Amino acid sequence: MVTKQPDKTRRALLESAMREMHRNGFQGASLDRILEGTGVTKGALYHHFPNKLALGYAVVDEMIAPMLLNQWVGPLQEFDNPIDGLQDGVARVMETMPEDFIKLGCPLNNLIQEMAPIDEGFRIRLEAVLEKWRDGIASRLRHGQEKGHVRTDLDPDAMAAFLVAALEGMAGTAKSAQDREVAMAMLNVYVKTLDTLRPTYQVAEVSA
Amino acid sequence: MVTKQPDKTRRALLESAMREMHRNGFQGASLDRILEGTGVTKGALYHHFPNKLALGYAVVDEMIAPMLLNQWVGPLQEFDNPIDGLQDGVARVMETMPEDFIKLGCPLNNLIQEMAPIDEGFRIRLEAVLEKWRDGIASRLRHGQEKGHVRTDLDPDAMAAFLVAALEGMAGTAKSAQDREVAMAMLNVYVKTLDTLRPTYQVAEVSA
DNA sequence: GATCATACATACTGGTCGGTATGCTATGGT
DNA sequence: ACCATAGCATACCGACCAGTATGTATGATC
Repeated sequence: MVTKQPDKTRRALLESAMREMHRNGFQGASLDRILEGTGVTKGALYHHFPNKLALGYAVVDEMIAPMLLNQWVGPLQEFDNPIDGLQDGVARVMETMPEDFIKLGCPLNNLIQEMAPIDEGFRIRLEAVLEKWRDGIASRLRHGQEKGHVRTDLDPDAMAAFLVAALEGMAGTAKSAQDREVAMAMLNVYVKTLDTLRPTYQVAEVSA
Repeated sequence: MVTKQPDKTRRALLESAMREMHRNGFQGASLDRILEGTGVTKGALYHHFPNKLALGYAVVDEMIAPMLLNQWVGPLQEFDNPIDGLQDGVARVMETMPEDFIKLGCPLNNLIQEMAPIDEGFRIRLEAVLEKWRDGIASRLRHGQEKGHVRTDLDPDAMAAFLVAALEGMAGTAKSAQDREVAMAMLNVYVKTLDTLRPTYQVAEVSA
């Protein structure tokens, strides 16, 4: 029987820390509570991480960042028309989003609100994730512009920033309502807003 | 000389608590630190509030709620065209927003992210503020629809929810960038998005 | 199979936290 | 003038927190 598996221990720590931080934030996260579920002890924790802050940083870099980018920017690359891609991403999330994500919100957003103003290390890491997200969208928007799928009178960078912000905002306010309905209604507006980015967009209304 | 001024003491507590909570969140807020700036002692604090939670609730009800609603839904009532009103609101904020608000974010949003999932009392109060905000916008959108200023093919409630969410999202992500430029770029997109709600909206683009 | 670094485990510490017990003091009502 | 009470001050408490000191077990290396 193998007793020492540092990689597994580290993983267990990261996953438990991720859950605890998602629920209580970084400051509210308790190391003892992080250890509770896992069979890991405090000695092991402080062997793998020099302190709580480093554990928090690792959660951002190794858990939150890949999770988010895989979910949102990865799939986007496969669409020739980024607007279709963005709308498809939203649709996919509406179906697959786990219940606690609508309740606890986006882990990235949570940490930004909590930590960005009070810890520069966190801020830099969180902003790096946001930037990759924005750049991933912006580059696809530019591609779409070249292909004639996206209006050329919009600034891809600013639009990408807005789209990401809107997503985070919806995740945040849905958290307050604790209600899937509200989230779905907002997402529908978001999808419709995306339609306005198409060069072919026309106002449906004709009435007075 | 008057020494006992309970109203002033209470006010001082609320204002200091507001600052501390804005900076460190509710859980991160320290009662000792709240008292530090003011000349108020812990005895006085616990005379006015039964516990920390009650103080936090009071900050939401008596500080954050009026501040936000005065800023965002109050001025909206004076516009016959709510789209003009919303755009004007954004413009006003872009000029007058204090530096620490762009750094610390929207107090409402911060508290929602932190407290909504873990304390029902907070959640209810925060959601109440959001709801007033959304309703304030939605009712004006409906008014605008009747007056022919707003497209009738949109759901005012869903749209209002989206608009509030987008604002909060922009405040949140700007906080990460710590950069006024990014915030301004996003707000410009927001303003342009609002234009698409007008019945007269047309895609500017004509090129191939 | 002795060595030695890695990977843990246990028990503890100082400090900060929210909260309380107790007492004083100014002030409005009579 | 007095007194009841609201308004406040001080000192303290137990709980929890991140972090540490110190030890032990494991597995690779030679």
